[in-house]
Amino acid sequence: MSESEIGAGMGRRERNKADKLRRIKEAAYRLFSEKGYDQTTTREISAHAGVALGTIFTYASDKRDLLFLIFNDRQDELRRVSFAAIPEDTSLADQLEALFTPFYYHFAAEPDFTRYLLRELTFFTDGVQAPRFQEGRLSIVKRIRELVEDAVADGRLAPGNPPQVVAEMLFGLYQSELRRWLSEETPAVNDGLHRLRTVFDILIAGLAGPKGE
Amino acid sequence: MSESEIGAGMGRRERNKADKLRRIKEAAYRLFSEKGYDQTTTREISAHAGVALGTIFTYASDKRDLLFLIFNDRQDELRRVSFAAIPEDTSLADQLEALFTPFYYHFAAEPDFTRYLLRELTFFTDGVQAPRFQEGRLSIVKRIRELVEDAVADGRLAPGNPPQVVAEMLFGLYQSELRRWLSEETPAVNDGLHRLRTVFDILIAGLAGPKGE
DNA sequence: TTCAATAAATGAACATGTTCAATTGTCTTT
DNA sequence: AAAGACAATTGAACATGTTCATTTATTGAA
Repeated sequence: MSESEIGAGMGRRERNKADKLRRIKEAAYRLFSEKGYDQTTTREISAHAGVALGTIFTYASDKRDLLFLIFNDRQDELRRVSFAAIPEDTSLADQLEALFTPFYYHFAAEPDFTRYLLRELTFFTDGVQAPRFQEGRLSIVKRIRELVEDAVADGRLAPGNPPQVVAEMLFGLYQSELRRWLSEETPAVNDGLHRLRTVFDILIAGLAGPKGE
Repeated sequence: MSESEIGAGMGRRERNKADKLRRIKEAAYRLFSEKGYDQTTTREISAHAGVALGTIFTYASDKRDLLFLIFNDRQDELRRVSFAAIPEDTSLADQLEALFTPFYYHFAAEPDFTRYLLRELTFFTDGVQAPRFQEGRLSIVKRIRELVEDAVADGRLAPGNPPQVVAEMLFGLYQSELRRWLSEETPAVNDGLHRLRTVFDILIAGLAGPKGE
């Protein structure tokens, strides 16, 4: 009996758990994508996953938590790719655009799922999986702050503005743009990125325009 | 029988409806504020309002819609006050701060209710009351755009940036700040407004700093 | 291997949002 | 005033998320 399918050093109990979790995530993702979050019942998910209804709630604290469960799997890889895509020795706007590009591609591939994800997590969240999700958000803001600090350090940006606040502004604008973009029926990556770039350029240049002229 | 309590020219049918609606809104607001949105059941609301369970759903399309029903009542007045508070002949930042100040005071007075409101409406919304809510949002963005256009017209802002995009950026930053502010347990108006002002000042001045120096 | 201890899974029962066929109330017409 | 038409109200029935006492499976010790 091939014991190495999922994890080699696992006992039967752990292997069963890992397998059930995988089936639950697959079923939930497929149903959420096909029918929508609201239209999918936990009973359907349990049936497709081949587990009892109650079993769902030993892996997710509630239905909403299933969204995090699914997304958290991809989040690390997505962030790794995103961070790796940031070029050096270029403008902050270029760097930010590169940073967010993988996210736009990822979200454009599954707009429905992303809309449900954003809707359910936008404000206060609790649940087992939510903390990991928040970590992801924090680590993106942190990376942006580093980019801002670097840009200030070598003179591409003016000093004086608190880097943390600036990073949160940039992330806030990204979120706001993302929502607007996802309001379209089939969001096009290029449109979204172009508008995001515009917004970043405006923030960097400022509304007031050059003072010295 | 004092027929003039609510509306003079109303028949019995309309008066009954108006009275029931008022009772439902009062009960829902009180319970949402005291126990929280999730902890309040529609049965409780119907009991406190003195109507049957089903009657709730002839006035609101669903539970979420009750939030709009309550807020829409105040929205018009709040917006009127807010728009009236905008000073002329001053900086855009001053104007924006004045515009948003009434909102911060209003939200600070009922942070719990506001959190539920924001959570439930942040993304896609449907329901009977939702359109009126969206109108409110649009009219604020429109007013901001006018302020931006005025500022560009008399040289306080540089020309060239699309006013609609700029207005949406300012509103997006406001929303993002509002959420951050409401994440605190008891949000203080002054803290929130001060940080909002900082963010607006940074956008106006730009990250890059004066070009001419 | 057998058995006790522990973890995991189960699904009936419950809680609560929502629907809708039946009932009640109001208005208009004669 | 009576009757018919229409509007509003009602709450039992339903749908679905969630809980938890019970059952089943796995593990480690004897």
